[in-house]
Order: sequence, then C-alpha cells, then structure tokens
Amino acid sequence: MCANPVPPSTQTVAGAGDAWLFGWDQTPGIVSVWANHEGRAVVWRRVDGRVLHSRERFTPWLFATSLQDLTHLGASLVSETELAERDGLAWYRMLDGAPGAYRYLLFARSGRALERRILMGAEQRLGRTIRSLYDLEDAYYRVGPVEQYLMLTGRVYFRGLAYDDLHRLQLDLETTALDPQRGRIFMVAVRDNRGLATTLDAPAPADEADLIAGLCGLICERDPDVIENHNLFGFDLPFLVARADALGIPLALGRVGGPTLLERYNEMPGGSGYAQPRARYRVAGRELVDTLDAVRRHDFVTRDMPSHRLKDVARYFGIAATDRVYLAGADVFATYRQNPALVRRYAFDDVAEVDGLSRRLLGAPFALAGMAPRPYERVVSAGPAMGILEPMLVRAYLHAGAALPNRVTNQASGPHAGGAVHLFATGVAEQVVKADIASLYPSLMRTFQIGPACDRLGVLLYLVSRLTDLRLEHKAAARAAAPGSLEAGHHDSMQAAMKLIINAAYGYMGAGTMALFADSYAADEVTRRGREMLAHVVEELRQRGMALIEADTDGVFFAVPPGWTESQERDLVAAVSATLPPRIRLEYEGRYRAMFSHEVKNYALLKYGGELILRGVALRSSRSEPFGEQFLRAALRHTMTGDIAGLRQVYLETVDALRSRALPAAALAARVRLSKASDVYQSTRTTQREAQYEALLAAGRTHWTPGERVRYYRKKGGTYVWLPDDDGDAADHQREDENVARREESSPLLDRATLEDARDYDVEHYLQVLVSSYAVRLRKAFAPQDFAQLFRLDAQLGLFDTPVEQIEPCWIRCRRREEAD
DNA sequence: AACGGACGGGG
DNA sequence: GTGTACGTCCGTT
Repeated sequence: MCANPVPPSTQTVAGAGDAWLFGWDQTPGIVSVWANHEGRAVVWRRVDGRVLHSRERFTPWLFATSLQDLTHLGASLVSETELAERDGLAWYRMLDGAPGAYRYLLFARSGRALERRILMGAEQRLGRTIRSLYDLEDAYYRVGPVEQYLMLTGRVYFRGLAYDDLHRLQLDLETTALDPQRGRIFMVAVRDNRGLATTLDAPAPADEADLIAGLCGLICERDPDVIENHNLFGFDLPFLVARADALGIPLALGRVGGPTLLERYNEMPGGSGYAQPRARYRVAGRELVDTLDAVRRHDFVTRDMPSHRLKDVARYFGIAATDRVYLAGADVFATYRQNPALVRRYAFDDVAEVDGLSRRLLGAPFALAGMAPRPYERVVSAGPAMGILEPMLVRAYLHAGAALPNRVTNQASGPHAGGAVHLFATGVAEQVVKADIASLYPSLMRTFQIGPACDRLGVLLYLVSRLTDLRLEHKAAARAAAPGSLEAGHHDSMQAAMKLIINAAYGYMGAGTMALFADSYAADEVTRRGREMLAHVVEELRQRGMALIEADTDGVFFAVPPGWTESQERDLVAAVSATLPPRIRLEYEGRYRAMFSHEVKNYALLKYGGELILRGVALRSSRSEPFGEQFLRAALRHTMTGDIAGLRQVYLETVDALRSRALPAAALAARVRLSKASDVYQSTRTTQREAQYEALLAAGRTHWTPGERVRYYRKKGGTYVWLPDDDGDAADHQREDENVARREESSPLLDRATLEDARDYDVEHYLQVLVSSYAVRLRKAFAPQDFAQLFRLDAQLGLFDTPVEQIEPCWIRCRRREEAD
C-alpha cells in the first residue's frame, strides 16, 4: 500500500534515472522557448556568446482517461499505428496503466482544435456547457505549450551554461504615483551584466512617450535573455503597460524570431472568487524574472527576513552599498524636480541591488531550470511541489509511455496526523541544546521506501534518493572550491536546487486532490514514522538523564547537566544518533546559555554570545510599545540568568521612569494599522470609540485610508495623541500634498520633535500596560506568589514576602546523576 | 480562543 | 488561457 518495493527500473536502468532528473536531449544553451497550441515553437540558444533562434514543430498532446468525448470524430480519430495508413484529425497512444488512469495520450496537429472537439464531446455526454478542460480535470491532464514542448523533447534550459553566461538586464521605473491612472513614468534606470548603466528621463509629461519608446529600443538593442526587477509583475510591468496603452505606444520587447509584443495574461485564483487575478506578463525570447518571488522563496525556507522590500532585503544580504541613496517613495518625484542627479543615483542603486539579489538568489532556480521541464521564468515563481516536482514526474511517465495515475482513484482521504509536538516543561533552563533529525521526512521516505503507491515507475523515490546523493556531492564540491568562486557558486546552487526538490517530496504526497501522485496513506506513513523517530530520540535523551523541554516534528530542545562542554554535548547527540536506523541522523544544531519555555513554539533563547532570540506570538506583541519591548527583553535576560534582584530592579526602574515621566511619549506609543476609512469610522464613532482614530481626529486629521500605520499614545485624561512618522507611509499622493502644505504652515520638524518628546501621558494607564501586557509574559517563569510579589505596583513589602534574593525562577533541570538510571 | 479576511510589494 | 502560495497579523465574534 504505502511501502513500495523498489521498482527494478531504478536499480538497473541508470540512464533512465538521469533522464528523469535532467531530461535526455543534450541540446545546449537554451535561454528561452516560446510555443503555442498549434505546435510551433521558437527556441533561442546562446552559443559561444551569440544567440541563435530556431523554429521548431512539435505535436501538441494531452493525457486522457478515455476516448469517450472523441467518439464523434468517428474515423478521424485513429491510433498511432493506424496513422501511417490514413490521416486523422487526432490520434492516440494507449499506455500501460491501471483502470481509471490517464491511459490515453492524445495528439493533434492543433492542440486548440483538439480541445474544442473534446469540449464538444463532453457537452454532448454531460448535457451541459463546458468552458474549459479544467472543468473536466478528472478526465484530462494538460500542461502549457512550452511545457509540452520541453516534456516531449527532453530538452531543458541552460545546458552547459553558467549563471553569468546569461545576459541579464535590470530595469526600474520611477513614477510620480503608484497608480498609473494618477501618475506617470518620469525616469527609468536600466543596467545589465554586460556593462550598461543608464537612465532615460521624462521631466515633462510630454516626454513620457519618448521614454517608453526609447526603453523598448534600448532593450531590443541590448537583447538580454532575462529582464529582472523587484516586484516586476506587481508594479513595473503593469505600470508600463498602462502608460503605453494610454499613450498608444506598442511595447515591442520581443526577440527576433518570435512575436514582438509584451503580452499580459491572468493567473486565475482558485474557485469562483472575485479576488483580482494576479497579472503575469511574457515576451517571446526573454525570461521575465521578479526577484520578489525569489525573496519569498528564500524567506519561506529561512523564515528570518524582516520584510521583503528591496532595500530591506539588500541590507539583509549585505549587498546594499554603504553610500546608497535612500528616498521615501512619496518624495521621489519632488526630489527629482529639485535634484535629478540624486534620484538618478537612487534608481541606479535600486537596479544594482536587484542584480545583487539575482546573483544571490537566482542560482538555485537557474539550476532547477536545468532539471525541470519548465521555462526559467516559471521556475522562479513556481512552488517546488506542483511547480517543479510534478512536471518532472509527468515528463518521466510521458517518456516511458506509462499512464498517469488518476488523482480521483488514487485519493485516500481521512484525518491526517502530522508531526509530533510536545511540551515537556515550562520555566527556565540553562545549558540548552537543540538537536534535529536531518531531513527527517525525505530520509524516512528513502530508508523505508515510502512513496506513492500510484507511482508505478517509482520515479518519486528515485528522485529523492538520487538527488540526496547528488546533493551531498555538490555540497562537498562547494566546500572544496575556493570560497566565492564561480565553481563554489555553481555547486551551491545545485545543492540548494536539489534540496528544494527533496524537501518538496513529502508535502507533494500529502497534497490531496491537486497532486497527480498524491498518496495520503504514504504521507501518513511518513509522519507516523516521524513521530516514532522523535519519540525514540526523546526517550534516548530521557534515559541519559537530560531535561527535556520541547520537541517539534524533527527537533528537540533539552538541557544538559551543568558544566558540560560542547564536545560532551556533541558526543551525546552522536550517541543518540547511533541508535537510529540507517540514513536517519540526529544532528547537533546549537547550544544556548539559557532558554525560557513559555508554550509550545513560544520561547526565548539566550545565546552564549549574549544575543536574545524570541520565538512565537506569545512573546511578541504587534502593538509593541517601545518601553514595553525594552523592558521585556531586559527582564528576560535577568530571569534567564537567574538574576532576580536584577529583574526586580529593571521593573522598578521602568515603573519609576513612567512615574517620573523620564520616558518620552515616543517610547510609549503603540503602532497599529488602520482598518477603517475615515468616513466608516465617523459613522460608528458614537457607539464605539477607538484610540487610533481618536488620536488622528484630535490632531485635526479628518481623512485617512485603511492600511496606514499610525503611532499614538494615551494622554492624561484619557485622550489620545497622534505621532506622525518621519518617513511617510503615505498610500496616497494627494494626501501627501496636503501633508506637505500643513507641515509648512506649522514648522513640522520642531513640532514632531516636541510631540515625540512630550511627557503628558497617562502614567497609571502605562503602569497597567507594563504589568498586564509585558510582565505577564514572564508568568511561567515563576511560582504564582513570586510572580505576584515581583510585579506588584504598590511597592509596599507584603507580610509574607520572600526576600528578593531568595526568589528563584522555575528551573528546568536534569535529574541528578544517581537518579538517572 | 477561535475564526475569517487582508496583506505582502512598488513610486 | 491558468495553476491552484501561504504564513502572519488584524479585527471580529
């Protein structure tokens, strides 16, 4: 059912396996493919630094579970073998497979015509209108034309190319507003990795048409393989298209050999939703790449990016130049009018950072495009399971002439139990170790040969095994190469790409009806084994006398006996690892001076270097008044080092700072996002007042839009004061103008400083906030009476008080040696 | 506390 | 003519 025997093909046919991974046609240098449903394709290849194009033909194809919708074709539907004798409108190949599987591979000269005929037949059969093959997805499986071409030919992008061989061009529009209805393009910065760096300017509205035409000309002249920017699909391209439309300028960006115009198409959201479809764009011969997609994928794995904005991301990766120009978005055009050179520098810094991001993040998608039968631009934004893994599986089945399994027959429904989560103890632990079972789910799939039962060829398990081995080779090669070298970069990209696919395999099996090769029995078996492994690790640690704190899916936190060295810790982890089955390894992840365990997945870690890390919503607050955050961090440090007198002192100092108004108002301000428009709030105001809006109204602001972030604090008497931000989070150009006018009237800089520094806040209110929003998060670190005593607001000594020096946090500690076994 | 919906990003 | 992001944060019940 779930544990497949190893299919003979994976053992014996090594060549087939490589075809499953990398395709089989060795055509080098493909940098772009354009194809349509009529079976025409144009392939651009980079050969010795020059780009050649060739026109190709392919036969459009799709998978079907039966021929029933094509019976109306009569003798015009022929089998592939009959084709030699007589011509057909459509022909088919019967494939090996289980009943109900996609056992027919249908071909036609025109994919469009074939589809229309299928829809006609289906309408007759079902007696209702069918608009698209997607309404018949249990009966047909189809991919886009470029994918059809790549899967059929076994070609992939980029064979024999290195990342730097690609000609990449970055462009960045500077506009007078975010909305092309209300603003226009006044500058575009363009650079490429062949030395181009220029801007096109349009100081006056009348210059915009020339700018757009000039941009098209420049792109065609430079002839890049790839066009990149941050939020290219969300901003630059829609803006450019809207302005070109408004001015009647064709966006001729295509490469010689294919259609010239930039095309827009919609990526429909699921269901009948009225959510606006995400627009995508394509142009023949060039790959359009949005670094925002790459950033999202990176953060999906690392989960440690504070934001996905270009400037923040550039700083995060350390690729922002030290003298980089920063301008608030709303000020860019005004600055341009005063100082165009400054804006030019700013725009260059933007495109340079995009190039940096591309080098840093797009190596892995580049490598993936050398494996999966999909265009590079789709690989960049594709999810690794449905977007990469499934096309590879489909290509393998197509190549083998095997039927695709049907997701309906193959769907095993029922409750799905995921990874195990245990909270063993709350409180404070010292000398904490984190250990993880390396690549838990893929390792389990491999070790116990748990793959989808419907994957008769065993492709998924083969890919997981082979990629795991290849990845280790690339990791080793990356380590062996000179740091920072092209060689190292190549191997690192390869290993990252392989990791992405390996990690997608388990999730793909559990993907339910969407995935062709889903098998929830197999997915359940993986998590069941995973829970078993984790339980085993936990038990081994317990038997060795460790103090368990929490365990989650594939990792465990525990405290070791006081005074252990790092090598003792590592030895322990290695010893536990040795008790696991082959290929399942427990890895030493890190060590911490202390840990405060609050709830599952909610904890604080204190590193030996002194860094404090907070995890989980329970320890964070979205309101985050600065004084409270600061108190909490200091309080956690003292608590986690057992310095309760220090904790008490920090608390008393904060209380005192509030009472004596030593803190400025800015330190007390909460930051919230507005959800109600000004008119909406005005209508509900009589029944329920809300602080953030009251603060705006009190400041004389009567107009705002949802989404704006505002800071405010509570004043004596219960009124609220708005603290405007210095860099406008202005959603709206018009309002920005109003603000400028108002600021000029009342000397804004002076005002702002005065506001930030005000002392007229409601002290009693903020004392309550200190205790009920911040101190309360330390509750689980103390016995109830100790907690109450430590954070009492009236500083009187109670009758039954423990002297502070004698209070201890709730320690999580190892059993003493003699109790251990 | 549990649930549903919007947002992210760009000038 | 397409592939179904997804996790987090906010506001409401």
